[in-house]
Amino acid sequence: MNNKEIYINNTLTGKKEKFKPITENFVGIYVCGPTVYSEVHLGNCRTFVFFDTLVRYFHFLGYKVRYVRNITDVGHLVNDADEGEDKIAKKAKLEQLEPMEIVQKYTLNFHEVMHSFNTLPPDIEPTATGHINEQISMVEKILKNGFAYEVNGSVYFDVKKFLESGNDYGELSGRNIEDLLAGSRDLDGQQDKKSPQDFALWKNADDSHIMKWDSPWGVGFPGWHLECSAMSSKYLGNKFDIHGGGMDLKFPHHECEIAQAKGANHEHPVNYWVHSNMLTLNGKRMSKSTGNTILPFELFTGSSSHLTKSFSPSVVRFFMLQAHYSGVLDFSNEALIASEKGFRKLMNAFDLIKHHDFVEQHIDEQQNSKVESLCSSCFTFMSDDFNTPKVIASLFELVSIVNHFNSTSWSISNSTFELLQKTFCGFIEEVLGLENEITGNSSLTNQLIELVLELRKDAKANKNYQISDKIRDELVKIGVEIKDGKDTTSYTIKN
RNA sequence: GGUCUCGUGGCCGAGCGGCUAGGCAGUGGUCUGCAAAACCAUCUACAUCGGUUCGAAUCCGAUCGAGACCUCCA
Repeated sequence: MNNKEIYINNTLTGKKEKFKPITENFVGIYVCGPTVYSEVHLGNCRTFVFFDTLVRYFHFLGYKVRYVRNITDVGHLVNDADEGEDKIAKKAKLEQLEPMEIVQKYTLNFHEVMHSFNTLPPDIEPTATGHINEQISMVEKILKNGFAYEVNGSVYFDVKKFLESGNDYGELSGRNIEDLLAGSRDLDGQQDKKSPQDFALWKNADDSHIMKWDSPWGVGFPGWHLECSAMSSKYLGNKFDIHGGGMDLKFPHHECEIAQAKGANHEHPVNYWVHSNMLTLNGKRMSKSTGNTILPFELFTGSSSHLTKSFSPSVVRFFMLQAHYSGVLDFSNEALIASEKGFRKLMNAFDLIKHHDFVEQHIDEQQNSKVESLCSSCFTFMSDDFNTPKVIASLFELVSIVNHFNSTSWSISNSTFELLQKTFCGFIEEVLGLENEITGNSSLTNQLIELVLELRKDAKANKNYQISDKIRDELVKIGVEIKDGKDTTSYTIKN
């Protein structure tokens, strides 16, 4: 088996399947982005960090990737009974701002946070309001195919009709229509719908609405699920490789996307559905109402009551990747502290390997093949449904070996060292997207530290330990950690 | 109420029929003027009760417990 063949747990089929791109060497990915009505919370970040890692791995293997992640800036209702206020418009009234101001503010915030987590920007980041025409044409297509109906200026998807013509509604979330009917509640303002599980494609807007557009059915705005269907098909085609998002979007959002796409184009829009799991805080779900939540910036500044200190985005990213994306991950101060230490250890070895001047000496065959097989296992694990925790475990095993070499001798061949350097550094930087947290590390800073260490060395040589310890302790206080080797001294700058 | 998922050592977290996951913490050494870092060695596991199997954290059933979705959410 080739360990660069990717296997993906397809949540549509519930099976791990070998990934076969529609077009050889190309991969199209759509991930549901945020609704920009408030600051991104950490759970969102986990999803985007994971899909960033997925995209990075495809790049690493040489695929040409088109990664589309939308910005929802209209159409997302406060409740999903297709009745109620638009999230953006509600927040706009609350803050006395224009809807576009809200969108701008939180889009910028989102980008800033994503940047700090070292995620690569998507290749296309379309907005819902920028694709009203595409959404209207999609509604027209669905109407023409007979899977929607118009009532009082609104258009609804006709789930019953869809089922009657041999389609499945619930294939992704494993629900059947009886369950849905049994579980549905009586909500106000649903009298326009023929059936409770029908969902809005286009909503009529009354005078109180500030965000609205002309359409063949009068003035209104698009339904939430529609934008993803319209934009994914526009940029990736009616059928594309991978669709991702958080678990919680499986139903109803992704289910509706499938129905819409089939209703418009008569085919399932996606080959592989990938869903990342939730993030909990201290064992409980994050929720703004109970205060059980952390915002990214609170993490970076340490200002949350759930934390005893601040954590850098790299540490948080590393922490997230230490768990598999498909499981629930619990976030806690203690777990973060443990991760931070491990992260430092990993990154120290990264620096060591990256800058090591390797000279081939003797070769220990056993060590040599151990390094080779660990390098190979990084690909095997990453290809097996993006198993980042196992990849990290292999990297740590390499860390031990490398540190051992460093304190004894490097008993591997030239070519093995090159493989190690390429694989270890490649996985850390390019695949996992981890970066050393050293900030403001200008060459001037380094030169100054080296000068100070030079003075300390002199003091030590003169057995003036009072001076040498003072230098060391004061440097530690300002975040420079000293590591004395046999004949050299190295240092690490902590933030 | 309906539909699912999960219960792993002091903590986090992989594995999902036989082979040491890994990280953090702990313990004992080595190195060092002392530290730190690093190295070597080492201790704690698979919720409970049954069943299948030569063999089960891993499969099946029951019980208890936790969580998610069905309602805005990544």
